[in-house]
Amino acid sequence: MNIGEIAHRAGVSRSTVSYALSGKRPVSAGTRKRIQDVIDELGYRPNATARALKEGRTRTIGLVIPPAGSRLTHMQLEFVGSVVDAAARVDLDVLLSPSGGDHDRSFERLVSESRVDGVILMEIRLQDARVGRLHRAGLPYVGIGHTDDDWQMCWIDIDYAGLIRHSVHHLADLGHRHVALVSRSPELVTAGYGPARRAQEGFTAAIRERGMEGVEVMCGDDARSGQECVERLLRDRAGLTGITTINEAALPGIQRALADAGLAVPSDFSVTGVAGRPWAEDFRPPLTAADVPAQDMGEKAVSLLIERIAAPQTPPRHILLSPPISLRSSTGAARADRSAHAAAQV
Amino acid sequence: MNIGEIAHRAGVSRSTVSYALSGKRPVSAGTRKRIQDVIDELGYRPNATARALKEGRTRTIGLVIPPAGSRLTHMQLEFVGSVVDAAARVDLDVLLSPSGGDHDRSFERLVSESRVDGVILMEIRLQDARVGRLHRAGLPYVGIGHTDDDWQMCWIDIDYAGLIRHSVHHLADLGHRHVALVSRSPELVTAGYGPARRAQEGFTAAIRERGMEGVEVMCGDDARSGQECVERLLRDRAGLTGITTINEAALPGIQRALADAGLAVPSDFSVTGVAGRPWAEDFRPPLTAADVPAQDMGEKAVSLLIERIAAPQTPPRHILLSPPISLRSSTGAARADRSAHAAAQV
DNA sequence: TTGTACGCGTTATCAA
DNA sequence: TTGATAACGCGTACAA
Repeated sequence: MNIGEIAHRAGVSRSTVSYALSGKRPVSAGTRKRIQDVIDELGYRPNATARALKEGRTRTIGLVIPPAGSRLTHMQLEFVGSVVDAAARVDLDVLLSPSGGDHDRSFERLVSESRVDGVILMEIRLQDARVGRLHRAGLPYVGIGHTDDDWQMCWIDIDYAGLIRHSVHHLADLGHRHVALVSRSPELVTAGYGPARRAQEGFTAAIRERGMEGVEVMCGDDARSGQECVERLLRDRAGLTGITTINEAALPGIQRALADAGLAVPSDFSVTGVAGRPWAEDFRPPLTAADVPAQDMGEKAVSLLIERIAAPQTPPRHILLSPPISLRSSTGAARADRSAHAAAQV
Repeated sequence: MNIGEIAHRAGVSRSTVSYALSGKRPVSAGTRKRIQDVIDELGYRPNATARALKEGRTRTIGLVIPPAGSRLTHMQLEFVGSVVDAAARVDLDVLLSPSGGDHDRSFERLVSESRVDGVILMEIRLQDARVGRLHRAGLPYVGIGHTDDDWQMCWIDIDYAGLIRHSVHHLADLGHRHVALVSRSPELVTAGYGPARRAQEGFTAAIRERGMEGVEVMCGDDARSGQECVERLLRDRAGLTGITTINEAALPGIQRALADAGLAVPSDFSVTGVAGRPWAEDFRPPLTAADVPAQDMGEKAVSLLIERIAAPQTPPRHILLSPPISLRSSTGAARADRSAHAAAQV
């Protein structure tokens, strides 16, 4: 079913059908009705491919996600969902590309075959070849996270440094003197994953500012790793009384390790950090944390990208989100004798 | 950058460039090299849109996911990931459409504008208008789950009825006489969500076969709902000693409710069901459950769809997966005096 | 072995 | 108010 067929049946030319649909030039009421009747009867819809070829745009955006091999965190998934929803709201389709590296075939298709009008790039690393690739291709893009150097690029990120710094200050105010930062997986951290690095910066800054003792550990993005990680921390660090983390997927494990050690939160031990709201609320007791606004980020990323597609030459905008820290119940005054108490439990 | 530009710079005709790329007719070594050099220099890749228009196929498949408003379960997300990965492996792109209903604009675009060569439809309900829509559009599709009248369509599903029936028999063998089925959310169940309905069938069948007492409850797809749901069950059903569930997202809540009630698993209370492996393994103690092979399903769905696209007229195939039940540690002999024991704890 | 010419479905432009 | 025609970029039958 194509526009020629419609034109034929309505007894008009193809251009008239096209104009009746687009309204870009007046069509007499009678003609329009005849055309509309045929269209309704046959259920005609213009072919997206032909239209894309003619218009030079696909009405599709690309979303580059980490390959599924490394399981996505809840927050990332929520982000994907919100991007797809936000795009659907403005009649844009979303093409998914699972690619971490630069030489990924699916990524290459995206950038060099004009399959999409723009790209949202997730999980950007501090040095990220994909950014250069997109830049050279002249394809509009928006990064979730940002590279080290680039003020050239348009991005949206969370102020992990500020939030973690803030959370450590919060612990310090409660009398904690020895705290740990539970970061993301070794793979990500060594790959130069921005949030991990910036969380680190914020952590060391706060530790220095308050003259505290601090330890940073990397931790896989899953409950098991979280558990092992905290077990190790508790064993090695007798004076430790608090944890701040950006690893939401590890939270259930952190919880279990503390419970197994007989430590009550927050009376014996405090936990805080940056996490998606569902994770924070599922913690027991509910986690005092900065709620990652994944929904919001998805929407903002889409509108930023649309802006960029419309005006590729305008100076890039950056959005650094600093969500408020929701004071729930997982932090409390430090307990000097954490280890003694725990030992007594056993 | 188009094929004409390449041809021009290489001093040949456009068709020669095209043939040099496709290999569909011999091109002399010298010419080929000249062409290749230009292509390499300019980084040329054929425009996907033009190619799609000419070839009549887009090399893209559509994946219809539930709208993000209702958060996706872990298993669904794993499925999305595996579909995208499997598709990428055979150089297919995946277009995401978040749509539950029939009149969704994004869904309509997918089926009526020829944006995709085929569709994978997630979370099918027993009566699902989308299936009819796809059928009428003549677009190849594969369902994850199946409708009531399922002969016409191609689908992959998990044998929830059989697995739940099996799990109840397992509990019966351990001496349980009074068990509950924790199903999915009221919304899904009333919408006629297949897995929920079939789990119900399997449950009632087994209950009848073993002359047990059984209760079915619907439960939201999140930890909180799971907790409330089990709290209610424990309060209302003094004799209850076991739960089987298809609601993996509720597992953490089930766990907490049991812990709060002072019930140890499996000595005081047994839990089993169907769940994604990560959920089962994160349960404490690890859950005896049928491991939903989400990865496998994604791959199978993609290859089934490819098959269908290649030969749309062949009789539809159905794949009913019945993953083995992994015996872990969450089920044990029934304890006659569950309520007495729990009371003693308090 | 290479070049010419056409068509895919739509829309802008020009002509009537 | 409408119709005819060209063009988007590619693939391929056909001619040379």
